[in-house]
Amino acid sequence: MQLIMTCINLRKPPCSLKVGPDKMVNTLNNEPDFKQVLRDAGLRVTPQRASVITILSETDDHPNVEELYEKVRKLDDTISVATVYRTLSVLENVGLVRKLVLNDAPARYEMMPPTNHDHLVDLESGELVEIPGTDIADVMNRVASELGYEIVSHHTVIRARKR
Amino acid sequence: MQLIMTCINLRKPPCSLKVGPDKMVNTLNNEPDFKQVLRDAGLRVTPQRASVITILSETDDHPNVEELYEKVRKLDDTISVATVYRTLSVLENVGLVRKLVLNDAPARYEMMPPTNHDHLVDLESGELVEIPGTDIADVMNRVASELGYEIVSHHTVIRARKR
DNA sequence: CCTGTTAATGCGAATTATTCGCAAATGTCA
DNA sequence: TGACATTTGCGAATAATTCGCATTAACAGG
Repeated sequence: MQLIMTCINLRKPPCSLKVGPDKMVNTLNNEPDFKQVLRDAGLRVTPQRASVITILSETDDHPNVEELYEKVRKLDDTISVATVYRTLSVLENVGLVRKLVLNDAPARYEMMPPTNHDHLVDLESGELVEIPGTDIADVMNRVASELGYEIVSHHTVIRARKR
Repeated sequence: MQLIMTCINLRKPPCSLKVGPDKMVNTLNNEPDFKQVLRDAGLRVTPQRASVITILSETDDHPNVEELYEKVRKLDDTISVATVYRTLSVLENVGLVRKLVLNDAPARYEMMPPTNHDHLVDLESGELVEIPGTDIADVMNRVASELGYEIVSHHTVIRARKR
């Protein structure tokens, strides 16, 4: 009975990001969009919210608030951490951003992608892998629908190891 | 800044947990099993670990640590909160327990069920609904397998509203 | 049944991600 | 432009979880 022990730095993984072939994040297209989404929700378009969205749209990985804050400060050096938190919360509630809660680590964030995808943590390397395709989301939609529900969002993290 | 390293025991979770026919989990059937699982992982069987498993097996909701701690104290009034945390962490790593992280609330725990299920939060009532069936898990297994991975555990919370 | 080794516990303090309270600033709409 | 509700910045507060360390106890091997 051998015991495989692996140490994973859960606090600040380098988090190289593997993405499926169909990767398309378009910042420029996003901008007019997000303003409309905010306004439709009765919320204001502030430079702080725009900065967070800009940075998050440019980023390929899933930054936590600390990382995001550092980057956003280069656009707006007066923004506060509390505002980054509040902004992310607002953006999550209007469906522009997804919050990822990994185990025992600060939450990570990503722009809500046009094509849904889910996440897998490689337990050996700590790597965060994006699962391409909509198969998982499709089944969730079907199953939720059978229970009489309509999915607003979902949070999925699979912990797995290479076979 | 301090670096927090966490070690995860990557043992494969037990294939079969012997549990009663329905959702009511039978502690007595569980006990020999969990002892073996712990020993196989090179861990000790302590009364504290047994108590936590007993209480968690008797419960059919998803208690958080505070609730669990109160109940466990009735079996063992000297157990400490820290031990409950440590125990749950150990049991999770060994595949006996699943940790559920809902939005902005303390984590909740459940025994790893023999038939996998996932969770849905009813956004209107706040109710936590168990999704029966293995459809979601089946797809995840297939998709992970296509990426060359074997799932150790997964965490899924769907946020939805009644249709 | 002992005994040594070492993992596990209990306690309370420490950590730290996140939120809060409030005064000041600012987006929005008429 | 002016009114006013929302949002921000700041620093303090909160609260879930972990940590340090002395003490206890599980269990393997006599």
